[in-house]
Amino acid sequence: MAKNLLIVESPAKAKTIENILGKEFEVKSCYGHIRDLEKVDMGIDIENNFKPRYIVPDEKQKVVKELKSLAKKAEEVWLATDEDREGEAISWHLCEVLGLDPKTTKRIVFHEITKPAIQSAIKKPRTVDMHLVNAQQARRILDRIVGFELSPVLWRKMSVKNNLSAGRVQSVAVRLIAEREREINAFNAVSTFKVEAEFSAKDLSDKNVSFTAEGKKYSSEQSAQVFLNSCIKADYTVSDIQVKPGKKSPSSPFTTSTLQQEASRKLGYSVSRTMVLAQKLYESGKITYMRTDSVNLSETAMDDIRNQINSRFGNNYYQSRQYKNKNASAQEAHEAIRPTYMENVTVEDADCRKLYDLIWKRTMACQMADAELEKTTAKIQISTNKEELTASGEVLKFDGFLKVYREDRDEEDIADEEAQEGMLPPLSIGQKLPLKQMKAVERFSRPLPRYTEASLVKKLEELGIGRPSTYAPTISTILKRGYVEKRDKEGVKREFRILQLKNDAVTKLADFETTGAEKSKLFPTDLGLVVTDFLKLYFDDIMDYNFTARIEEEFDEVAAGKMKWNSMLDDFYTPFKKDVENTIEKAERASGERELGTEPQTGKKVLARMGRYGPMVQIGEVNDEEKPRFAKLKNTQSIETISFEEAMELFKLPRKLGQFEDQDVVINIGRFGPYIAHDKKFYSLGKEFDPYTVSYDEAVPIIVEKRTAKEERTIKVFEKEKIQLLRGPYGPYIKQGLRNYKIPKDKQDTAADLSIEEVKAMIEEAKANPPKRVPKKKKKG
DNA sequence: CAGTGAGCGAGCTTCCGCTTGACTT
Repeated sequence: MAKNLLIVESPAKAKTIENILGKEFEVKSCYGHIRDLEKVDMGIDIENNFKPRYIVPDEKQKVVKELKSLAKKAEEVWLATDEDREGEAISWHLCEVLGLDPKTTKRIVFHEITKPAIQSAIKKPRTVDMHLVNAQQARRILDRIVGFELSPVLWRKMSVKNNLSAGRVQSVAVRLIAEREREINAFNAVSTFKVEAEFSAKDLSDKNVSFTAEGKKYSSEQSAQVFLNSCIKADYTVSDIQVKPGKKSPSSPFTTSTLQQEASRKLGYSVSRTMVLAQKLYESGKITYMRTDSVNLSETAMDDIRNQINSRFGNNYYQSRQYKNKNASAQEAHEAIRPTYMENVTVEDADCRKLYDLIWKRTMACQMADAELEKTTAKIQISTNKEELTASGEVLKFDGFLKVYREDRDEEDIADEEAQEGMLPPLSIGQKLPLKQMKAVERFSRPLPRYTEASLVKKLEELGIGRPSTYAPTISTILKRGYVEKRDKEGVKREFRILQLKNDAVTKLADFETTGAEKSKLFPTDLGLVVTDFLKLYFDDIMDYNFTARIEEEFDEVAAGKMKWNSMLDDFYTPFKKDVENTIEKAERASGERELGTEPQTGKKVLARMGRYGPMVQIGEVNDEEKPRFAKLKNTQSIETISFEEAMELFKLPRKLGQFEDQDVVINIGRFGPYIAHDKKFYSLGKEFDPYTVSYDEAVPIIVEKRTAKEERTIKVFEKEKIQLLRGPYGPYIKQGLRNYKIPKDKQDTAADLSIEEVKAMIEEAKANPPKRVPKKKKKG
């Protein structure tokens, strides 16, 4: 039995540290927080100065029990949870639960899992910092109050009745997506005509090569035309050449957020996929901790990286760099994400390999030399007017870090006028250049792109909202609640004009481009838009992008001992509670209703709004004598953008196509997509058919085909008992009502011979031994 | 599997931030 018990948060860390500390120490993990606020009455006694009521959740009972018994036996307990607000609180909760005195129990911290770091930490233990703990309690309690007071307001005031929620982080995340969508919808593209001239010149091996020079942008076709006309029969002369050195520097090593962004851009991984793979790499000891906001590297790591660079590429490729975090909200309890050993070049698991490669390369690059460039800019004079053309080229003189890694950029950071700089042939001042052609090409301004999961994380991090451990779960939450959808959008074709000067004549051409196409982007749903508008109207403070930053400053004050945590909460709660009460009393039920027009035949109002089951359009109002007609919006349609014509189109369903075998053939769209209804049976309509145009002659064969397919699946039917024997993909099975039961393996071949008694016995048998199911999460507290 | 659309009220849901685990198809 070891004399000392040392507790950390992560079990993978526990193992490593135990190896470092040796026999004197038993190192255990508490798996994160061990207590939480109970759920009854928010778990907070607001009247009594916000006194929290903590419980140990069911899933933590086992760990806590084990730690308790180990703590009792140990001579000394060391609390080595992470050095940040949450980590400090975990240490305090451990004291409370294990019966340790927070005033005397040894609390140690380290930012890296290396021998020197841990050994020196052991030499200077401190005690739990109660100010920091109180800052965490304030954070926890505020989040609980916001979430548990706002969500019920939505349950009362939204026309949709599923499990809605609101919170300090998720509601602002949805707001970002909602506002971006509206910006895009309101965007008016402006076009300009950009002049590009193609010249030819001899390269070093005396071969003719062509290169492009750029001219001005003209705001109208007419002004571009005037310019091109003025260039007819002109001579072009190189008037100036500037050569300037340039450099590029590597990016800082990965944090959770930058890893998610690069894995998204380079590998197309979703934020959660990146985290699952990173977790695997971490657990198998391949990389350091993956939930971090720090760009710091340990000294051991720096040495390791330097040795690798020197031995692989030579020391001219090495440049020592210390990175500083730009983010004010960073808590830096860990290192940056890096390989544990740089000599480990790859990992076996194919899924993890790509991500590991990325981490390895980024880590190498961050300690490598700048890439050195030479930028050449040549000015070209036009003999017939005063304008000038500019040709620029870039030559890589020394690759430096680019040898291993090049960072991708977000769509929104790429300015559309930015040219891809290539090589220029050697040019000299006074050189005459033959023009191959000159064009003025119409280019449209573009709105900001919609968020990807990763670019949303980037934005949230910039705003200081959310933490490395919550980026992925936050995205899952807003998707699960139906506030946001991840999908593609087809672009639309757009014509653009080209004026071309060639062989001393200007001609007008046109071409097409696709615009507005999006892949795997986040779109707000109508529900997301309605909820966001509602919350903004009544809870402007919470929805403010700077709300988190503001309260973080107050948490810092609490942590510094300059402010009492409960009076801070009181300052927040008093006005907030008033807003909640006012909203419950005054706010109308929110439905995002929009009037689209009136039906010509009847003069009835046509409305788009949220209904109980989602966005819909309706003709007429509930108070009218006649009941209104309703129709569901299509997936890609929105209350905000649907036109009157599109709405009327939706009322063309259900369509009666005619009769087949004396029964109506009806087309409609249901919960699971378009279907054909015939003789009380339903046949889904494949994607290749449009329910609005599919014809009788197309529909009937589908009915016949699906019916025979079903018959072929049917082995036997017991009409009276409503039991069927069916052939499924895994062999024959019994179907009674909605439930399926298995047929024992030895009877499967002769299923057709089974009697009703035998089948009933099988059902009883199957009911007695039900297949094990996922245990539902117990709700407690 | 293919319905619905108003309002009432039972009884339910809900937050953010730490950590992994192991139901089954």
